[in-house]
Amino acid sequence: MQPPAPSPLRGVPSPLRATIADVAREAGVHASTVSRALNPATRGMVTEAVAQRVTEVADRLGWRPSAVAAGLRTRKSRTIGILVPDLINPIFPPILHAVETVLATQGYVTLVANTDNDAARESLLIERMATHLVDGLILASAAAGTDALSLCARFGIPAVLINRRMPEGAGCAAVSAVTNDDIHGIGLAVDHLVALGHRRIAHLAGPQGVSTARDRRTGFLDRMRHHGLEPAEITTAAAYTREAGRAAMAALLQGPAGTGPSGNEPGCTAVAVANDMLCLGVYDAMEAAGRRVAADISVTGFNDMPFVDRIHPALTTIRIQHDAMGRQAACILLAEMAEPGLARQSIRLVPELVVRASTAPPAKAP
Amino acid sequence: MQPPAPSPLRGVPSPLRATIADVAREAGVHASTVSRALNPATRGMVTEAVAQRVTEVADRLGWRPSAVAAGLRTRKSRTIGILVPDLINPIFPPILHAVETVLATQGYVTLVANTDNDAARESLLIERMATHLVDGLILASAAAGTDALSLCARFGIPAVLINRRMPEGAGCAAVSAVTNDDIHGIGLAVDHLVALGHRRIAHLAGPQGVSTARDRRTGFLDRMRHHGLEPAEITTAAAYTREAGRAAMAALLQGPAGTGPSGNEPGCTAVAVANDMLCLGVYDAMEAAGRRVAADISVTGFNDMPFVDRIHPALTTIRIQHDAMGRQAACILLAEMAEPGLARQSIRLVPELVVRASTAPPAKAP
DNA sequence: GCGGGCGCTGCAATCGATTGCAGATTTTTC
DNA sequence: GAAAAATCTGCAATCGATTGCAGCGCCCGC
Repeated sequence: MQPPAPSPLRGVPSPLRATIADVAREAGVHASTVSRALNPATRGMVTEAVAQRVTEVADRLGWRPSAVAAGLRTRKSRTIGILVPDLINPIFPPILHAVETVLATQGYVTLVANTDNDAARESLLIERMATHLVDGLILASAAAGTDALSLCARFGIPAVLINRRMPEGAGCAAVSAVTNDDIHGIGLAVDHLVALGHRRIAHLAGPQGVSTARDRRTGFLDRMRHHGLEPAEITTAAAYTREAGRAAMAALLQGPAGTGPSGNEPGCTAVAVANDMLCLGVYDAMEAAGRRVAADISVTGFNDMPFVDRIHPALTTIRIQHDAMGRQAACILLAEMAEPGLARQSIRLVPELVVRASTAPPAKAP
Repeated sequence: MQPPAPSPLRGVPSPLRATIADVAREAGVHASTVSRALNPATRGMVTEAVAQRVTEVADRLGWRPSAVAAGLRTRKSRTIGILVPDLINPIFPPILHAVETVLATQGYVTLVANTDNDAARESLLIERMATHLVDGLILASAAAGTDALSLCARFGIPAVLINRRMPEGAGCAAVSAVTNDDIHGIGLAVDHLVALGHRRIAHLAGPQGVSTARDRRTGFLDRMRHHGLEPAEITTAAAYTREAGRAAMAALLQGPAGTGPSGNEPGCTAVAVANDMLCLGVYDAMEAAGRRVAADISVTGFNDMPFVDRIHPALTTIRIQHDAMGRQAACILLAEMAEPGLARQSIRLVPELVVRASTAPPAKAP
């Protein structure tokens, strides 16, 4: 006669969850056998009958693996970190969603954090994530002059950049990136404005620390030159935020003294803006100055973020492939984690022009 | 003579990072002493001189704590899980941001995941988070009939609901919640419409599985009754999405046969919508049907999500306290984690009406 | 009938930090 | 000056799972 088997939850107190040792005892095998039976990858190493029994007992006891314990031994946490500069910008959620979806199918969970465009905070977050032994990192936040990549290298964490790339030949370790062809994209906007008849076109650039802003600026200049036009003006917003857009546009509307035909008119009939978020501020500034979008000054955005089709007037912008961007980045990361030696790759997605109501032929000069 | 001290990184290979044992050896003390010296909470237990030396060596060797190893021993991961139904809905990022900010000051990192409004996915995510030993959970996703709370209870994970609450007396374990006063909020919308002169007011309700949708529906009915009015019509959207809003509004515009004055007119001059996201669809449907927002039918939203001030016409809506909501939830969670016996609390934040351009007096009957 | 081989299972070490307990040292107290 | 108390530090166990190695049994072939 044996004493009655311990109750499944063995006295509710501390070990709220059954461990592999509990299962082993109950099933009459060694813990290592339980481990092998319960891990799909090693299940083939034990007899099917044993595996069955172990599985059955594990279920009955409500056993759940401890990712922490396993991670300690294997040095893998099955966790991926994702850093975004600003979750409030609606282009990120769709990208995140795609990343998450791909990673979830492989059993990874994601640690998402906002850097708030703050390099120090970014470093801190990477440190914390390293502490948590993330298996990989997706960086949508890396700006120039950031330690992000060197930290990753130091901790040996594979990383993939998204919607950002490092300056060419910046001497930093090569890293894969998934970006848009921003140069081409802003070119589409310029072409569209020129086709409408605009000649005096300004550019409202983004913060020059990030590659998207630099590329769009460069692309703008290139394409203007291609059309044989001089840029009417270039202002730079301090950040990719609505408020920075408002401030920059307000400055642009006043115009450098004497540039405009009548002296204090803005020197342009259209402005190609570096990003949709900035456009919201542009609209704000124009409203405040009593200028009409499209009728007085045409505006183009960049990103086609959700909801800009419903702002008034609906924004003409450059659509990027949010979803593909997230998916690709996740896939590349998975590949590089599986095979660390893999050659780095840089994918550039092609954007397209979406014409809505914020652009129109220039108003006739009086 | 001693052999040369091992180089700081001791042969680059596997132990990319120094461990506490490395520091101990280098500093000539025991690992437990290192642990105490490096942990702010126990630093007082060792001599200041020793603590200094240990800290110095740890720095030199580039030691980083392993949250995984510590977590295994302490059963705390310093990680908090956050579940949202749909990150694409712009009300969530600000809430998340607030939560993250509060938790970050306490050294927690956040594991964010989308449930996509799918109960099965939600359960899976909670299981995975339990596996990762999250210390607490913030649920912005819990709908009725979900296992979320029982799972949390089973795993012993403290949880706080946000923007959702459980049906009263549903027999489920008590849990703290931070919500809006939705009943009051929708009442503000009704009051506003009535004050403008509307009498035939419809309600476009949200999916009745979630408490916000139920409360707003109830609040609408109550307030209408208060004014002595019959609800013109109530349609229910299948989800809090733009598309569901479009479909529901399209149905409402056709109206039940013969309800409208001319037989197929919508039976209302205004519609109080359960949520801003739905309003985007409402606008879409009205545009498709050739009806003007405000001029033909007034529309009110709920949430004051970012950017609805720029849609056309700018949406009159009910502003909720995104930021306070996130902060409060985080604080409550921290408190309950520190002291599990703490009484559960339910905080109800008060919303306010923001009048913009989507509401106007009813058009005069011809 | 015996050695080789193979398949399965158990043993024990390990991942890195934490912590109760005990021994060693110093300080306090009478 | 001795006993008691306080203060540090080291020892060793522990958290829960993984895994290299060894051993055991069984089957097969010669």
